[in-house]
Amino acid sequence: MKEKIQKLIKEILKTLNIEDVNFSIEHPDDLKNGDYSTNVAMVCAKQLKTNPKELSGKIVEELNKKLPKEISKVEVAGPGFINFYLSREFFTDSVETILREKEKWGDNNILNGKKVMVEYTDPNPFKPFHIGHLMANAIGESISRIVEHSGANIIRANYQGDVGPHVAKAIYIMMKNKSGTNSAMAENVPVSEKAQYIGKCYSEGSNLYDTDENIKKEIEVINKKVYEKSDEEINKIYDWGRKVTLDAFEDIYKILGTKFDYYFFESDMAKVGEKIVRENVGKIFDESDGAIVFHGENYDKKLHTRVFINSQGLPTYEAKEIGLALTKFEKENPDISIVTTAIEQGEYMKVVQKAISLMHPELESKMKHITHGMMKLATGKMSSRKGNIITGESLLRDSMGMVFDKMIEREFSTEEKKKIGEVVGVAALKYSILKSSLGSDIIYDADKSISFEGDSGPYLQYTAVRANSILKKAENFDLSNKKETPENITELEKLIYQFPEIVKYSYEELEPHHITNYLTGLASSFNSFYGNTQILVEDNKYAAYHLDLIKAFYQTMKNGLWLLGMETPERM
RNA sequence: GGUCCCGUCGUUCAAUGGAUAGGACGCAACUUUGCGGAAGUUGCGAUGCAGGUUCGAUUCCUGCCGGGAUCACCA
Repeated sequence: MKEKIQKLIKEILKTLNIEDVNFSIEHPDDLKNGDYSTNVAMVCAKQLKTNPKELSGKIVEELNKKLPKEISKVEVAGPGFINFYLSREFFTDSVETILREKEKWGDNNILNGKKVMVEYTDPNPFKPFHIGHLMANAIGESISRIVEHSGANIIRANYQGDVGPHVAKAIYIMMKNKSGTNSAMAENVPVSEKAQYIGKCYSEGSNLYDTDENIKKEIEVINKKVYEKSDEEINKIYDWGRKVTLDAFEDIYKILGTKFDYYFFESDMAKVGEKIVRENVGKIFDESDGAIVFHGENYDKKLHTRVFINSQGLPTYEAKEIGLALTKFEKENPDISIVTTAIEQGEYMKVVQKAISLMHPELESKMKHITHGMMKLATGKMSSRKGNIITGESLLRDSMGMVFDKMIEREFSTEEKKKIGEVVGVAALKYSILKSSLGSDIIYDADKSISFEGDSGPYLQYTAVRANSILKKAENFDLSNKKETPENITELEKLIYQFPEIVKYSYEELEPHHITNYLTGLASSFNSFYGNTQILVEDNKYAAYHLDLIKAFYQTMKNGLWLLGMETPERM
């Protein structure tokens, strides 16, 4: 529709002898100002040295001569905007379109034929799944789904640090505490408990590493042995711990709705990265104080120097990152490669990407980095008890548990309540992460996030459930003499057709929160319509259309929630 | 200190250079024989400060104040 209006205006500009202007067509913030609006007259007025209102009057006059059926009215408003009001026919057609397209409603094809790899989550074996991983997962999964529904072939990737000091710290305690380790290794212990034990060992080892010089040395010896795979006992514990923590992560991914296609490990990337860096010494990398570095500031004032291979000859994270990036292109050659990390990695990632671009200029425009901020907990209720760190996993399980507890008056089976707790608890948490723009810190208030009111995932789900409920009830309702089309156009109709544009915009900006905000507004307009309209009553001659509209709303909400990585429960 | 990001109702988040700065929580008042009231309706309430560019600035530019990230062998 936007394209159609654009074309119309361009034709008219031609007849008025105006050429080549950059005007915009947008949805006015206030729906009272029409469905589309253009600033063309204000932009042109300057060059033509005329009054914008006068010019827009002329354009409207021309528009009225050949108004398409989708537009019912065009008028001049404010400082010279031209506002377009869409017709009843347009809205009725768009409801039909939604019902026809079903789960494809909202899709676009701007990435048709493209391959996109998204890397996200990136937890480390032997360490707990912390809150940052949860945020990265929520964001990465949503981006992946948006990309997928823009027509791309999506590849989900996860990069995990399976070697390094953190591993040795955990293993040190696991070896000291033989009995604890042995009982954790028993067959009948659930994976999550096993992983919890390892996480605790890591945390203890980490404390000792920082406070005790002798233990620090012992841990460094273990670290070396892990790299070399030279110690039978360590190998055994390592293999077990790696598998257990990875299995535990897998359980979390399942709850979160993620299925990865690729797992990359630091242990593999180290060799690849080191080789590439060494091959480019003297060209891109320089030796300095015994280390191999990249002088970013030589290419761009905003960059700085970073060490890629340290003075002991070991590759740093930077070198591994190069190995990772190039491995991705070698294996899958994606058209776009997106990496999601915490914002702390922002500056260093720019340096690494510059180094890669110098070696492979063609990759520069294909690499994108998106970031998330820190999650801060709002209330004292959730704050950590002494020595008990809140992990991403505990936050997730708490959220699910709180929703489950809220289901207490419902007559659902315990099994169903559990399922609802999972679906709604996940949505509550994800919504908090995806409601604001990426990169900034977020404040997480558990009570508010599951409150089912206003700005929350459960509110969106609850609204969908209400819609679903009336659709079920309507199955036995006689619609035979209720098939008239109303003249009035509701706010719901004015928002619902915009969904595909929102999805597209979210991809272009790589910002899922546009979808979150849109759905919240959509839910609100649905509730408003639903609260003010009697549908299943004898004297509603529009009931058939109203039900179609509700069906269209339900479909839109369901598709939208999916793009955010949330499911729509049947009831709750 | 250099570089980058951010300062919006009491709180928490929005606003591709556009119209009266929008939502949610909270607060005050109201709506149910109507299908899920976990809802709806109404009201109160904000762009850190000072300049500049523009027909038009929360948005762009400059300075200041305040907060965060980062700046060589961690990841």
